[in-house]
Amino acid sequence: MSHPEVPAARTARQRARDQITAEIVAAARLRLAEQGPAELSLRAVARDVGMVSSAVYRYFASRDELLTALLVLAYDDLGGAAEAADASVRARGDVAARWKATLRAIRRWAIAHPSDYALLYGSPVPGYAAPQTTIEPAVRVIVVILRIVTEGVRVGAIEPGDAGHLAAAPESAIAGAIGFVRSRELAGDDLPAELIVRTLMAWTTVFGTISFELFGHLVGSVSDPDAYFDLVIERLAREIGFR
Amino acid sequence: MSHPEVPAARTARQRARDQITAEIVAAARLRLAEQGPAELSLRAVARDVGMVSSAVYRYFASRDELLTALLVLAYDDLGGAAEAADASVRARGDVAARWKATLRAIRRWAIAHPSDYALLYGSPVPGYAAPQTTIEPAVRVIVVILRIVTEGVRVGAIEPGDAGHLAAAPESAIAGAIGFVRSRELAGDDLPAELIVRTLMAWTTVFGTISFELFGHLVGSVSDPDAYFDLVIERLAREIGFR
DNA sequence: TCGTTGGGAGAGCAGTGCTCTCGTTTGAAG
DNA sequence: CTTCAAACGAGAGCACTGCTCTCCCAACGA
Repeated sequence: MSHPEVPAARTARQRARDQITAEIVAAARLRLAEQGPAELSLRAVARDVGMVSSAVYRYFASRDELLTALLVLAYDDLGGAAEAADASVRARGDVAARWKATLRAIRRWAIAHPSDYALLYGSPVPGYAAPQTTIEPAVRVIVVILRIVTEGVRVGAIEPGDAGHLAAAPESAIAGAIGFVRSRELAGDDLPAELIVRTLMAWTTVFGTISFELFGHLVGSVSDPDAYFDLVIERLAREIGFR
Repeated sequence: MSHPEVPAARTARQRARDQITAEIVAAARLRLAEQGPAELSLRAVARDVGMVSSAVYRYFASRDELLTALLVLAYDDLGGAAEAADASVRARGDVAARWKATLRAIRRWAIAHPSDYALLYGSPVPGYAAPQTTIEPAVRVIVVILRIVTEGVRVGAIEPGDAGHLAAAPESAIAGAIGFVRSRELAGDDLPAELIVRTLMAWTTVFGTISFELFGHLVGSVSDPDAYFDLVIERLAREIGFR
């Protein structure tokens, strides 16, 4: 009966370590919510969890590593919010509604978590390169958007060919600018290059609009940010080819 | 003959003060070029100009005030670059060429001065509100863009009405989202609201594209950033109505 | 039971923004 | 020309930061 029995999973020490790691991350997340990424102090979060600063270094090799953990968490949170918004209206079968709901959810998340948004999409800390492990959660949100467009084409909600006066560029011209490997991998083979470009541009515009709003570059020019954002995503939908 | 004589302008002390102020700003600018705004250390720039840190406080009340000075300088630099690019092709009378040259110059400036760009358009420092004196140099670049569009309408290079399938939205809908006072003030009365929105969106997309490129969010998706940027501004021109 | 390992605590280093005091220099008014 | 206040540079000091190193104890495996 001395079977070690895997069920207890990892050893007690390991479990304690995981729990304390989670505590530190949670405390850091709290601090990040009311300060900026640059102001996040490892010593302060150490105090919050009742440890001395040097003890935290048993769990995170540096402040940047702690920031990376928060980065992944934030990407996942945003990706989850986008996916949830998409899923909530998917049943209605209205692809345009999915487009609007998802983009609105992204903006809502950004407004609700400005520090996290700045961490993800603001100026990067010089000398800090996000490790490979962050790119997978990072692409979740754009994948949601690409999937909606792909679905739109599939069910005929998007007319890729005649989206207005914008003649579809020849594949060769686009191939010169877009990295097909990655794009295909994310978007799937059934999305024409033309639509990949349009979606990428639309996502860029959405990001720019949210950033301008959050970083205060629209004050004075835009009186009603909600209405303006709706106006923007409506136009983006038309430019992509939503009918 | 004891006329104080204004020509010597300010007193010697004042002139020395101005010169030292300029020295400090120049040193800070140098440091900012190879570090980020968050890393800019007032003590370090004090050492660079051969002063002790407390002496710098005679010239700038805080580190943020020094950053504000750099902010204004950077805005002016960018605005000047945009105006110069516009002026360099204005003689040709080709409004579309002015559009492309100006936006390309903006991107070139951003790539050449990434830290300045991050200072202007990256995540703002929490708790730091840019004072009123910064908004005037800040609008220079968008004014250049708006002026090109206005010119385009005037000479008939832009067809505002039928810019593709995008039916011009009713003024009322746009008026709900855009702050007309400021927009009119910047754009002039002769630019229809529809075009103001399109230009604002285009500028947002340009900003988003440059930010994505500079902040590393396009790696993997875009293989040739130069070609991609050209592709983007070409499409934006068409969406605005350039023929 | 013994020896290894993990992890907490503390001191310490080098750096930061910012304040205060203390002389000295400067410039203008009497 | 003298006087006196304002301007200014230097230094010490405070509270804070990220990070390292050492010490020491508790938990764990053999």
